[in-house]
Amino acid sequence: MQDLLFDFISKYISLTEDEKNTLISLDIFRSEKKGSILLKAGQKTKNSYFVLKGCIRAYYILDGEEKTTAFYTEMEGLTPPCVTNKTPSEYYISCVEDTILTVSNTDMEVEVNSKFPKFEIMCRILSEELLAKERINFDEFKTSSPEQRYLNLLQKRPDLIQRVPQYQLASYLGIKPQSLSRLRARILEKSKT
Amino acid sequence: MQDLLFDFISKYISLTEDEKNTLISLDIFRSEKKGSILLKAGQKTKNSYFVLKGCIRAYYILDGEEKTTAFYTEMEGLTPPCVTNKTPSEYYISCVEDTILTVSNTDMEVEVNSKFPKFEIMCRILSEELLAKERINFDEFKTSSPEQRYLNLLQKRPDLIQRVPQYQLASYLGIKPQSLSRLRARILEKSKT
DNA sequence: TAAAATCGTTCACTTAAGTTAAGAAATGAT
DNA sequence: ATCATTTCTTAACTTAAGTGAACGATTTTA
Repeated sequence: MQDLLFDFISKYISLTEDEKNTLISLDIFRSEKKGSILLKAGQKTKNSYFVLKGCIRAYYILDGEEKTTAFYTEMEGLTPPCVTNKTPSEYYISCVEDTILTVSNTDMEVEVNSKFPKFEIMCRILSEELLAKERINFDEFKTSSPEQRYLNLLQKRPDLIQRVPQYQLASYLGIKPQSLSRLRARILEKSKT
Repeated sequence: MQDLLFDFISKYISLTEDEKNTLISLDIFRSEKKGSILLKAGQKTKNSYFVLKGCIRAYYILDGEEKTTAFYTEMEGLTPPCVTNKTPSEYYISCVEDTILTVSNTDMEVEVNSKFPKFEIMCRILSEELLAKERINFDEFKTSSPEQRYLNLLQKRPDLIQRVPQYQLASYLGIKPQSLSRLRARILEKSKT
């Protein structure tokens, strides 16, 4: 399991055995059951999450309704805005499936960064990459209709449509579950003719 | 004008006179006329932009239609995804107003980062902050209707509504110009009664 | 295993955004 | 100052999403 993390890191920097051991000694690996909640709205946390196996989601509860805004699957990581902003979290994070992940906190990262400056570089590159991706995603979302967004998702993350409940997908696409049902029926109808 | 940049940087790290002079010697300050295009779709670039005065926008041309997805005003910076991904740009960047900005490129940044490691740290913090902001923005966009988005914009960036043409705002809100007009009329109507 | 809760789909109806077109208002150019 | 272009608004019509409700199907839990 740890190797999954090291393989990921090796795309950015190379680690000595010594450095690997330092990471392992931090005891960041966790195993979580489907449905377990990692973070609640209103809570403060310094934790970042990195999914090794499984799927977690971020969701708001607005007017009593769950609004899912993001999914993180294998080799995807998340530092909630509340960590960066030092504010209480606006949203919940929970496990869509049984999930194995790393949970690290800001203090650890500060420590590791000062011990191994190349970590700092990896973090910079990673967040630049994530920012670029996030912007492209946002742009695609803005410039397309719900139907196009769904078809786009079908292309880009077909696994999500299988492993995630429809009502969570719906808000991820910015619509209601009923609209997603209808939209899917519409697409099916089109593809018949 | 340079002081605007240094004031901004001073929020993250403190610079010696020596370091400031190194930055100035890079000759990154530019003055651009309203309407001038900084980047075209299809072009490759290593340039990042930081607005000191004025406003620039990013827009796609899809099916012959302009789709504006972002505005950057005073003290906001942009590294286009094409720089991070080393791919041709998907979008255009142009000046909404006469604009004074800095234009830096990846090579400069690499050089400065290796000369002054604290720059690396600033870049990491900056992109983490921007990523957190971008995610919150995206979440708000997903979880609200066009009307709510407009009202939200009115709260958060009232200046934009003044300084930017409606048709650009419309696609920024994910709708057509006609819909924005109608939506504004609807809001005005409501506030009367 | 039975009852309860959750989830997905369908339907009828309402509301709002997309589309097409026309004209007024503002802006820019000669 | 006038003409041309661009931008904004309005309107009628079409299309799609929101809403509320009902009904199986699936999953959970007692």
